[in-house]
Amino acid sequence: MSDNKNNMSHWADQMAERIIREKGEKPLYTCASGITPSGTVHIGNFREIITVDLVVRALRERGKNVRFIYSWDDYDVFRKVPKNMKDPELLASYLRKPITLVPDTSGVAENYARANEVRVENILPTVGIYPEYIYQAARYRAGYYAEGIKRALEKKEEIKAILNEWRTEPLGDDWFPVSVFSSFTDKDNTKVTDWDGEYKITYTDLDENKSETIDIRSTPNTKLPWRVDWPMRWAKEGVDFEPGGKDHLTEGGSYDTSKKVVELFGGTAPVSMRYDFIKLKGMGGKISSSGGEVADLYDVLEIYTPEIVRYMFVGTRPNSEFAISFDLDVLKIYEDYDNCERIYFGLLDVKEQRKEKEKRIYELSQVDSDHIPTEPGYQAPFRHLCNLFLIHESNVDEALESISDVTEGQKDRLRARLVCAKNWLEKYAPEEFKWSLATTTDPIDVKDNERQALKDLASYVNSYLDEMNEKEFSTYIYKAAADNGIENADFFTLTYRALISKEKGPKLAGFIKTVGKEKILQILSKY
RNA sequence: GGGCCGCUAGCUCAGUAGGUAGAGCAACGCCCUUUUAAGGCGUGGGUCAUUGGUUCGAAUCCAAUGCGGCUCACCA
Repeated sequence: MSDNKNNMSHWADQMAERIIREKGEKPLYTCASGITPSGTVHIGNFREIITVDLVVRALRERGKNVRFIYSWDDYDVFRKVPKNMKDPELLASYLRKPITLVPDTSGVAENYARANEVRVENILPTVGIYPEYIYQAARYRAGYYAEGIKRALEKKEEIKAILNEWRTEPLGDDWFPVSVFSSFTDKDNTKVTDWDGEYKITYTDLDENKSETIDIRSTPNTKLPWRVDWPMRWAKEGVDFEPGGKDHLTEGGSYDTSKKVVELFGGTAPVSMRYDFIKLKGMGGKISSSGGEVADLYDVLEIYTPEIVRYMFVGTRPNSEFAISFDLDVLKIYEDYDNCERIYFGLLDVKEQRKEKEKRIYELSQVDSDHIPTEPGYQAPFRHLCNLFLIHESNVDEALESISDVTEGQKDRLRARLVCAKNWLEKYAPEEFKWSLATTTDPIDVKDNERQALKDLASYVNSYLDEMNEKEFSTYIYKAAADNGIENADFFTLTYRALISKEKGPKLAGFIKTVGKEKILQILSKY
């Protein structure tokens, strides 16, 4: 790995330096991220995770000891049933309960929240991200935050004053900085009515109209509301860095109030940075809970290899919005990545400043930061891989075998790309990208001169294909057309119809060569 | 109403620790007699939204303005 101590070309490095500058030299730096797993954790949520991962890497490369915590805010309340969930009526009966008490109607995990968590925890190692997970429901229920809750109650007036700075409707005199899940119903439709100055609070269940006094240590149904919970945890964990979406990082947003509230808990606010949303392009109408398109990391990893997924985030400033494309842009993204790789390995000469930047992007894009590749990948254009895959009748292994000049070090990466090409073709590619060899279909109807032209072509394939390059062989394609009085354009169309039952196809000479003599002749011999 | 982001070539954007404006595509020209989102070589094209300020020097920093967008003032 190169020495990045002074490399400031990338935003993650700049952020790492800022954290060290603002927080001072510390034996341990804590970087945090987190979300409420109340639905699919989508690719926009992933942006926060990888943003932290990149800063963590930059800090570690500076020799720092870093803890990366990811908070599952699964003691939050189940507020609405996402549209695409199984058994919505059953789920609806659990509204207002904590999401860990909601059943998982998909049947994969012990509860609703856990199902969403597991999905993320299983996939993050694929892109080289290994946070330490913290489960808030378990912590709250174990009384882990009892002192924090007590502290919040003690500082009730100060907290109220801070929150009221931005509220249109000030919090009333009867407000307490805690919310309670009822012991009777598990729901949060409750109102706290009294606090004894120590650990006991009294609340009323508004559904059942029953009251009860509980000890927050032994009956931990109590949780802090978000704007108090967040700063309490900053203080508890000593968080030095945590990014946020633009909803949090706006004036009067939760970061603003939390950085004041955290002081009441004896802590200081972490360094933060704002990330923007991710748009999707070309997915073709996958419906999310909110009615728009949604994709999660699994969807993206189907068509982009892990390093390219990282590359898209690494190469974009977090505070600008960008789109992840599932359409033809995929080809360009692969090309861009290959360009970056060529620059890294010195195969493409660019200005020094750009070179430094691209090299850093390449490093941070790699899944394993300790093992940056020592040779570039096999840089076949994505489109070519699509064609190889189709030539070999949708068999990835055969397609891989057909490429002879691949080194051992390139093989795994190339296979991963072929699988992505396969997935892209099957799910997102436009029709003109898809075809199959007409080896088993009946011959098309042709006129006599067309038949003769195809016979000529077969003969040229038989005699010359193996020993010629694309360009040399292409002259025989034109010869076959010209000798039989067919316009070039018409002959190309004819040949595509004969070979792949379509009007157009991949560049013909190269295509014939890639398919190989045997299969081409198998088809052309029908004429 | 507050805050934030964007405004750079026809299009999509890069360039923001200040130092002579970039890429890809499109366009135009030439070439490979020759299908495709072809290939090669070359050319043109921008008062960096506007105005002012700081500076020897501003796309870059500051202040206003305009247009577009997001977000907070519920909950999390």
